Amino acid sequence: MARWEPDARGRLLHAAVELFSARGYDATTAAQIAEHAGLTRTTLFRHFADKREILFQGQDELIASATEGVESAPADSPPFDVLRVAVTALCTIHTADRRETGRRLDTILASSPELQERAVFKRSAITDALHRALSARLQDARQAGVLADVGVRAYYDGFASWITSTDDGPLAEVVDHELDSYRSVLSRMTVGLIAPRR
Amino acid sequence: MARWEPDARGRLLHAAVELFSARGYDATTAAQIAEHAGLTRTTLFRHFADKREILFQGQDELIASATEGVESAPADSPPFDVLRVAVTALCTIHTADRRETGRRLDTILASSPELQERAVFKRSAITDALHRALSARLQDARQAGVLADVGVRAYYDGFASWITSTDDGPLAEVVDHELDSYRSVLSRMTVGLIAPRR
DNA sequence: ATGGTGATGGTACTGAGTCACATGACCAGG
DNA sequence: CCTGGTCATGTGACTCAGTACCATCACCAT
Repeated sequence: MARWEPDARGRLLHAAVELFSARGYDATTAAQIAEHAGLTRTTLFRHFADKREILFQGQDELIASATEGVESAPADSPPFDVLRVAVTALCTIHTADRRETGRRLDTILASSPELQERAVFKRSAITDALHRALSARLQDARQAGVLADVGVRAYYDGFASWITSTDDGPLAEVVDHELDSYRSVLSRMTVGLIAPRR
Repeated sequence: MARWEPDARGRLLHAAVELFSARGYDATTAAQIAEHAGLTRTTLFRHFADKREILFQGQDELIASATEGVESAPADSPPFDVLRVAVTALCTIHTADRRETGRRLDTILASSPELQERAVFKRSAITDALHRALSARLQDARQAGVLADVGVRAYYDGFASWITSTDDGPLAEVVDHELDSYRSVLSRMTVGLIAPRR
């Protein structure tokens, strides 16, 4: 199978998490990460476009998953259910062990503006993918936009509370409840909380 | 008044836009921008934290403006009207001449992923500020989140169509119509497009 | 004039990211 | 065996972003 030590990307991720946690993101050089993973600087940049990207590997799958989720929803599903299928699809990407990883990653991300910027960019990419897919399906760009925003917000809120909480249900369950909450917010919007136009 | 040539920041912005348009973002070095503005590299980085930030100067005012907008809305305003006040406040930041600048800026931003990342980060910062302010006022974090997303979406959609279109009404007007559209999307959400829970 | 203040210039440094080329591991076929 | 091909990795040199420290120079108040 593998010629040298296998899973270079995984080793680099592990090394990066270790070092970022210990010394901080800025104080850790690419060379140190590579060495800690038994590689060289050059090889690191052959695997990742930049230093931040080490922590965000696999995010592309989320984007693809969002699009596929929308397309896989039953033909007669009402818009919000299409969204639910897509967001649930996002949740299946993370296996159980990603939970502890998520916790450590979250701490690191919170420590560096540079990493937060990349995180926001990834979130935006997911939102855009969801927006495009929903827009194609619903033929209403604005409704698709609102749904995409709500879906991604439910996912991220759910993820945050999932890695925070102690009891360990699956991520999909937490996110599903989050979606219900947002669904009820949308319902209440028209029954009093929005006044008629001026 | 000014001791040397005035408005270093403005000159740097102008130089950056010129050079980015001509040679592209990546192919333009900080030294070239500085020289083109009659300054040195050192001074450039004294004014801006990094090369991208040159193009985003003044965005902080948008964030502040969003917060103030929410706080300045009449006490009895329903949620969506509070949002409208805040988003309208955003629009007053841009004077008329920002329109042509906006066009040129938009072209440049579209050409570089690095710049898009920063742009998304700024958008996110505005959304977060709006979210916090609305959340404090409405005492409902989720509703505040949905409104913040919708408001920012309306603002950015409106801005995009404002710089694209040929007839020149004020930005605030375009964005206001955009808000109306999103408001009607929200209304329709509960009258058929969302099916009862499973 | 004279000294203080604040914006600027000069220079040297670290580290990210790129590139061209060399090496070494493994696999196929002779 | 051993030989050639392929692919991940290593080496070294380079550019440029961003930082730090110190020098300089314009203006202003006294």
